[in-house]
Amino acid sequence: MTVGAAPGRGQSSGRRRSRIPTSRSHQIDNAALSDREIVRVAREIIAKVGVDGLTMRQLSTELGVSLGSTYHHVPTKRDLLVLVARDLFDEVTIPSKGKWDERLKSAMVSVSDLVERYPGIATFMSANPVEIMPIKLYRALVQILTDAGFPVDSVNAVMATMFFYVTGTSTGGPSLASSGMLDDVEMKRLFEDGLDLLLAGARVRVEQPRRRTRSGAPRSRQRG
Amino acid sequence: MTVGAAPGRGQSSGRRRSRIPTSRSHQIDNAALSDREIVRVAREIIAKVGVDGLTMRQLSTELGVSLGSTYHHVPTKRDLLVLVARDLFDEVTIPSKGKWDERLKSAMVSVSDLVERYPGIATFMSANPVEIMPIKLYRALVQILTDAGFPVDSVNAVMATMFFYVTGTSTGGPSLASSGMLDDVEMKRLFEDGLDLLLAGARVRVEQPRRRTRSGAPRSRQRG
DNA sequence: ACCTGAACACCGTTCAAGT
DNA sequence: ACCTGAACACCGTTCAAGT
Repeated sequence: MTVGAAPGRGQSSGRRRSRIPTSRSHQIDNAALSDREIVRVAREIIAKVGVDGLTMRQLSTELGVSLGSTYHHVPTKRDLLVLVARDLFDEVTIPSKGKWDERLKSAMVSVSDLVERYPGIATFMSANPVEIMPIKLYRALVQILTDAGFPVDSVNAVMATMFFYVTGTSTGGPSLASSGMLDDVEMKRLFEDGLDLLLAGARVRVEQPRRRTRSGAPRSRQRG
Repeated sequence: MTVGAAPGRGQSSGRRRSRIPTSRSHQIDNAALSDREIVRVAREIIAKVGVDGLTMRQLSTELGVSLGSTYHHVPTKRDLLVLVARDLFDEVTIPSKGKWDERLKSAMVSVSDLVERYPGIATFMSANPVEIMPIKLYRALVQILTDAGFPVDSVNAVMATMFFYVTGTSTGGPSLASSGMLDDVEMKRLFEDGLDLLLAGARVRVEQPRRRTRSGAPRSRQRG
């Protein structure tokens, strides 16, 4: 198996020698098999057949290496998915200006649009929120909320609520769609509607940070 | 009536079971292997080792039958999980009196408490919202909202948002917990806090049903 | 009708052995 | 250091054959 060079995607060339220490700069460069390349191909496969359809064997074949070789770079499939998820999140766009709620909504729509192109990744994300959230994105979102005047506790609540809502929607979307009860347009509307609902709830906290809502539970007092 | 109203599925979906009831007597009786029993044992296993740990083989062993025999009663593992999920939802308790938001919150806490005892089931639920939601529970929740004066559209939005938030939280909970950043108590608080946030957003819609929030997006106008 | 035993077609993961 | 070939230990699912 010396050939490799996946079908379809030209890009032949015998990149392989390239052991040449061009300098002591980056060692990624032309490495036989970079994490970057692995993630790129994995994304392609997931886009086509979903996370469950992604096989370490199929990935290896498409990379032009053996199964064992792939495992030399990525310890487990889970680790691979973490890399993929982070890579995806890096593409989330956040408007640099505008009202906080509009920026937030836009960011969430961006996440949703991105994630729905990779079946099964939303499920993985919602099961691994800590591992997959890139610090950069996380900080950016927190910044928006703190700038808007949210108290720390509320920041976490808003972040968690949005995250789980978005991943949940993306996870359950296919089910709703295939059930025939909702088409794509209605799905999109339901998604944004829920987002608005959520943001409305958040808005209450900045506009009246210390006012109790008339029926709001004062605390968690299950068993005092 | 888009979201809810479970698909017209009277029984067109052809359950292979239910071959005309044997008159007035229960057909469970001494049946070698009832669905009820299968679900019961499956739940036990899931409680111990999670959905992924549940194996059709293990289930068969614990039922005292062969693998093929189990498959004679349950077509696929997925179908089994649907039965399990529905069985779980049947135990959700909804307060019969109280303010709508308190009843709703209580119901969601009930779902959360129930679901977190069965690792992996929340993930399955959020991926199969339509299939697993028992009509009875669905109707009860809708009733609470309509009684509270919610317009139809908002009912769907509130339902979807809550469902995905709850399943998402339950799905991601273990990750947050094992990361060491949140203990059980803090998790519970975060969960309820998010729920309050969500309900606050819902409250806006009944209290001021036709007033536009000051920065609310008027429509979905992405393109076209 | 229900059940069994055995197989099929996969998986993720590991590892001695090569270069 | 990187890669290969082959295996291991599972899975879900199917099915001819029994009773």
